[in-house]
Amino acid sequence: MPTPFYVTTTIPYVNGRPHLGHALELVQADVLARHRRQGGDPVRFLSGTDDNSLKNVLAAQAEGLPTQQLVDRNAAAFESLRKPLAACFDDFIRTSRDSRHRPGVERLWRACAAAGDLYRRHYQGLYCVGCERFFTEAELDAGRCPEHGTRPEPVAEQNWFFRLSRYQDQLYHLVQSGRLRIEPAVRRNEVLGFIAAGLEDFSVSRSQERARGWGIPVPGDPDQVIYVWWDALGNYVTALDYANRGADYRRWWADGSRRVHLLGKGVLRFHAVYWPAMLLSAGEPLPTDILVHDYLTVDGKKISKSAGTAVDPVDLVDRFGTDPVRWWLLCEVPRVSEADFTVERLIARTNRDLADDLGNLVNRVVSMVHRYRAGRPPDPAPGAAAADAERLTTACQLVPDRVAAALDAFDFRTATAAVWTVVAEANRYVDQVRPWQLARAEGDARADGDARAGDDPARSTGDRQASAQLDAALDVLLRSCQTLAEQLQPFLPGTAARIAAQCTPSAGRLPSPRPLFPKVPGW
RNA sequence: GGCGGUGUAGCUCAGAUGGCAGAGCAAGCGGCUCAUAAUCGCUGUGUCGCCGGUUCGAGUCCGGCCACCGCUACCA
Repeated sequence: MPTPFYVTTTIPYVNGRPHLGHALELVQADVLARHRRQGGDPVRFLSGTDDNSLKNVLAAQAEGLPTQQLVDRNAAAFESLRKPLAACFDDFIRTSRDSRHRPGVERLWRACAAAGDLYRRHYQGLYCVGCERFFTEAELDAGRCPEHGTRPEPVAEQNWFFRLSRYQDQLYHLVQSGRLRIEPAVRRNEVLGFIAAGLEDFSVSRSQERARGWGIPVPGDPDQVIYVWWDALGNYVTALDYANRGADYRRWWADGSRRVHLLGKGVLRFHAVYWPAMLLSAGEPLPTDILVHDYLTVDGKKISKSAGTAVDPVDLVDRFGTDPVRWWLLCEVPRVSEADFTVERLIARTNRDLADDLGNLVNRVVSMVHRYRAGRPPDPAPGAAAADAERLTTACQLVPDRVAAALDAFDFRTATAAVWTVVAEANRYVDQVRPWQLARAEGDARADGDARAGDDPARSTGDRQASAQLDAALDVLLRSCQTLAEQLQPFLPGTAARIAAQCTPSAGRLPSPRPLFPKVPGW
């Protein structure tokens, strides 16, 4: 039975250009989307940008640009990741530009207000203008901002607060019971710990002044701007026309069966606590799955634009190709704990896996079909099992389930490794059956047979046997490559298509073998 | 400080319910020649962070210690 599958990435704030970390999340979501789609489920994949963040305003100021202009420029860079990463998102929402967004956020606000969960409260704290944030006494260094060394000024204002405390027990049980699933378990435990420590109401608006006039005004209170997190989290439903509770909203959210959010560990609390509470308040269904990834480091250092350690994914793709970058992100990033990216590792991974193992496998199989069968895929007699092919055929049979199980556990590494069992078994199988020897036996016998016109029944029996064995072996190998094309589709869509093309005869013959991946020269 | 996690072969990491230490990569040796100098096989004397305990038996359970990391309320 098809289950509507809705998957989202977070919407990054666009104060700069996208880096490899953004690519990771996009690619992970993309794999889940493609996998579900391949399984026949209806899929909706959403990405987007958070335009309303104060950081964007500050970045624009720093560049001397109008905020909207900077936001437009940077958001375009994020949206254009689609092609280089082969990310198949169906929709891309921009919180400052999308006409569906603001009315949806307002509706969400009003729904929570109607539930009695929004109230005004006087708030005061020590605010650092440089950081654009409040500090507690404990966080300060001798009363000074640790970042700027300045004394934060006391700011007092009337803000809107959300009654988060009211949902503490409900949230705890939802997470504990798994009805709100959080993967991996470490993150789930963190959330439980956080909730159990006690939830306090949090501020969901700020003054126009502090927001620099950027963002969505509070309905009915134009002096206040909706807290950017409220605004940003709303994107997951506003993009579905929650404003009108339209058809998309009903299909993918209200009546959908899987609502999956991907996010980095840094924003877990907002997604696993605030967001579900907002939805509970508004009387809407919660997400079903919250899948949390860790961060990447580059050359052993945190990704940081200011430190110049941000890697531009588009650059990487230009140099090495879409699928090598995807492959690295998928099979070298563990579920828990950070992964360190280096160009050397990308190259090593590409050469070893994609060129040597996979590319060469397809190449040698297609080449053999050409060399021994003039490019015509053999059509072995039914029931003529290929000798010693059991391990390979078993591997082929098991992959789909293994991939599905791994992806369900949000474990891309195990999923890619599962696919690779076929590659390994196929390469092993070639060496085991030695098609070149079968071809020689066949050729010798045939030559003899031609000369003697079948005088020797024993030789012609050998001929037929070698011939049938070769047919069967090539057939098994070709089918294995086709299995690979199918199973790799969610991970390496471009490569999968090229493998399929290499293994699909036209006018009865396979196309000439062409290497899938050039080997990247090391340095 | 509190809660949680990690520490296993040169590197990256697997190792439900305790039962003779594993995989991949790298390295060395050997084989094959269909293939992108690719591929296949063989080769690991590792204090399983340290110290103690439970057990016939512990990487696996318990206690303590060390190191690193995550979370600890508005850092989009």
